[in-house]
Amino acid sequence: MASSTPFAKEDDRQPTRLGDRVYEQIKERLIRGAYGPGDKLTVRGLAETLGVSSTPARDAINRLALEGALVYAGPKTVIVPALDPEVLEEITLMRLALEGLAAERAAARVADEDIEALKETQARINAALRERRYAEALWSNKEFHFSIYKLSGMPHLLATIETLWLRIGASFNDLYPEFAEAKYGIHNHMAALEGLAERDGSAVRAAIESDIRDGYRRMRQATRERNAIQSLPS
Amino acid sequence: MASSTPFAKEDDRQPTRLGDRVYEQIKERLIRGAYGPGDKLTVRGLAETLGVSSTPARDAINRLALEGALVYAGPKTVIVPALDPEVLEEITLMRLALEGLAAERAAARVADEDIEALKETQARINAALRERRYAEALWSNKEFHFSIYKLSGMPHLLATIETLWLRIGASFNDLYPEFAEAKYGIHNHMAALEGLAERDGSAVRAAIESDIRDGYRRMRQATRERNAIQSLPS
DNA sequence: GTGTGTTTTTTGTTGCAACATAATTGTGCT
DNA sequence: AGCACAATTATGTTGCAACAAAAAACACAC
Repeated sequence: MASSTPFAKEDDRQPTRLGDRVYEQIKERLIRGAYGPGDKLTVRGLAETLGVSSTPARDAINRLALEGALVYAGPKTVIVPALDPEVLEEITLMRLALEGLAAERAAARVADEDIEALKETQARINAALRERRYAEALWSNKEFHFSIYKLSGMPHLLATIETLWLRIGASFNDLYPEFAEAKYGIHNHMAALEGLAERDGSAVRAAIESDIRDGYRRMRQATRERNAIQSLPS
Repeated sequence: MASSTPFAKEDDRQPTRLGDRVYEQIKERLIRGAYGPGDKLTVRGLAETLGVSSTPARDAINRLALEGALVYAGPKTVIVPALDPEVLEEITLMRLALEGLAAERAAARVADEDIEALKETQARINAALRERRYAEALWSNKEFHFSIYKLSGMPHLLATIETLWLRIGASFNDLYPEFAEAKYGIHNHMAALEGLAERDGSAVRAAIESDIRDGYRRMRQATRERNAIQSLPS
């Protein structure tokens, strides 16, 4: 599988700090669903697990909390957040605004080889879906989106979008088997590719927005079912 | 003057950490233009200046750098960034998307007393402008904007917008005397107030977007003049 | 059992010294 | 002067112990 941070904006600091490595590792575990909502993370626990001292572990936790990927359940308790419907709606609205912007700007700067690369990424999504390899499908889906956004040439925008994905990523992966069955976003992706080919910014934006909305509906339904099950104990 | 962090989203951590205090202090100095573009900040320097150890100082610097309020000029050199025209354009586009969204949502939730409070804020802006108290005008202007955005009830959105302001805030305040003369955004603010009164989300969004665009033009022109002067040494 | 107060353990934060390395200064040569 | 290169200083990061505070465990009364 690809690097754990393939979409980061230009890195200005050569020597990767230990804290950055810890951050990336936690982030990847979060995205892969290794942690469930409500799990508590401690400085010393991470430090021991990853074989570092408390300082880098603390740095990583604070950074994740600052970005919203982790939340404070108490003054000394950071947990991976549960997917609150209100938060999901808010993040979705922000995604529509920001990813719509990125998509539109991408259309003005895309090159033909970029489109070819995107088609290959889409092919990987299709193959993974066909073979029921949902984790890989999700990964390729992320790659598809961020490859487009990266074309916008707006690093600040890219970084901000990434934090939005991270905020819902943990819960997203936690429940994705429940809705990954429906061929995820293929139609919207094809529409985005067509829009890019025609350098039609509005079309690309519309396709991406549609994709985000579809994902939102599925995720909302999944969380409802999940909550319904939880609220009906035997 | 008001608190240094009047618009933060709900704080979950009771005891303010020392690092947070340092962060707020640097942030305020940045916004007030106490530091000029290119100034270098060091962990030990801040620690001594503020009378804390290196750990909180380091936390604050890393956080500011993560948010883009400070940038790395080298592996061991963080400086307050100069206002790059490309960055200014990117941040402006993000502001249009995000603050437009916040403004539109605000219209659906605004109460009459909120509008009254906003009118008072606007009166403070006008008075400050009339008396050439530009620093206060700028502060009240920020209060006007964020009071509206806060009405959206979207804390994640509010926090993200705040980081955008911070990214251009340092340079903004550094050169604001050059364009604060022009009555800053009064017309747009009045339009926003009218839109809020009529609960017309589109109108409020349009007013805020217009305000952002006007500010962008002024700032772009100011930076150009600044750069022209710099590039013509005697 | 349930709730309340207490004790014990766990935990985040802070300060600080050590280390590696980047930034700066200094030096000599052309 | 200008420039390459070495010496020196300054700086960020890391690990770790101490501390205060919160969380968890426990005891006890009702």
